[in-house]
Amino acid sequence: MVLSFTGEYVQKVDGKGRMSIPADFRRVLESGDPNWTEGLTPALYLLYGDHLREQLQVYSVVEFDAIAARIKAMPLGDANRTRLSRLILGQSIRLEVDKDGRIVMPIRQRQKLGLSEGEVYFSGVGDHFEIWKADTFNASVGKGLTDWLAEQPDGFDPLSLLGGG
Amino acid sequence: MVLSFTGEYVQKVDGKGRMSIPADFRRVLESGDPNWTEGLTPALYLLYGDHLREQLQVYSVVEFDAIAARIKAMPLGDANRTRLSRLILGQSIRLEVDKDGRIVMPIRQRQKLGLSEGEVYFSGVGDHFEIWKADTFNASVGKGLTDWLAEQPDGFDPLSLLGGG
DNA sequence: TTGATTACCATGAAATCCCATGTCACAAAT
DNA sequence: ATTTGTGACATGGGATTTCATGGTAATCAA
Repeated sequence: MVLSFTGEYVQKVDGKGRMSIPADFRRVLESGDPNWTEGLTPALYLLYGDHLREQLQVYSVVEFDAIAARIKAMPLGDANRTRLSRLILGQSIRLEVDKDGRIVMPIRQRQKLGLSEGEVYFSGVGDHFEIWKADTFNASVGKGLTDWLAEQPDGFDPLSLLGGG
Repeated sequence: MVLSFTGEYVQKVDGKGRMSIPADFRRVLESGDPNWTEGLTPALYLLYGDHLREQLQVYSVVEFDAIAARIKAMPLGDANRTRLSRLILGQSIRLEVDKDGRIVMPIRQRQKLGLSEGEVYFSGVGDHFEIWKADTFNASVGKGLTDWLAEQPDGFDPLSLLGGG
């Protein structure tokens, strides 16, 4: 069974771009890295494509490989395959979690988030998780969700939005 | 374990045509060179066939050999085999990364990119990577992608374009 | 010889490694 | 029930190494 990313966490980033990956997320990354065994540290893929505005996304190795395989399965020359290649393969990097449970986010990606030193917000989204600059998340997304909820009728259950069945 | 090329990098080219291969790409080239061992420098294949307009492509040794083998497996006299031979085998060169992590791109290939001195853009595409003159990439491909993204609905996720499963 | 190509140092910035500290949560012991 | 360990976790600091890049000397070829 494939574990999934759930929950939210706030961690610090230091001047070197180091940030601890929440322990729960590490467990998921470990389970999603075919090369991982007890005592080792897992790898992950950090996506920063232009379609991602103020966030970055992290996928486990198996999840990323699955996506890469599906891109590769598309017809060569297909415009969408090319776009996906550029956005997903061209704009992602493989990182190793270090033995202290941290990653070092390269400077380019830090800049994309407008991150220097401070706090980052991690949010689990099932097959991947998102990384935000904490300030940005609070100002845009957090606020938007709160406002939206306020507009819903009393006793509203978001699960009612589930499609299918 | 087969590493793959991901991510994008901008590097400088000097008047001699020297350019650093991004360290991450070097790791992939090393893992894809059967002759490589710690302390040595890997080889690579640079493709510049006429089918490539404003870019060049780089394959690791194993990947290139695999392609070459598939060409050789085609029937002799097959028109497509001949075409592929000319474009892939005929229009490619083997280069060695030097001990400073650079290659010297021959003048012919530099000219094909319209490159003198300046910046090159590297983009990982899984089993190979592309080399562009940075200006060219930004003006054509980068712009095209940005425009396309702007046309997509809010919250659009490119992964929705994935075919298959 | 002369222009071009290759090999060899030099340097600043960035990334990596190794070790140290404080804080919890949970378990064992008194 | 309170104390005492034990270990995982988050975070910080310093030393070391790698990277990207530029310059110069050596080598080669015509």
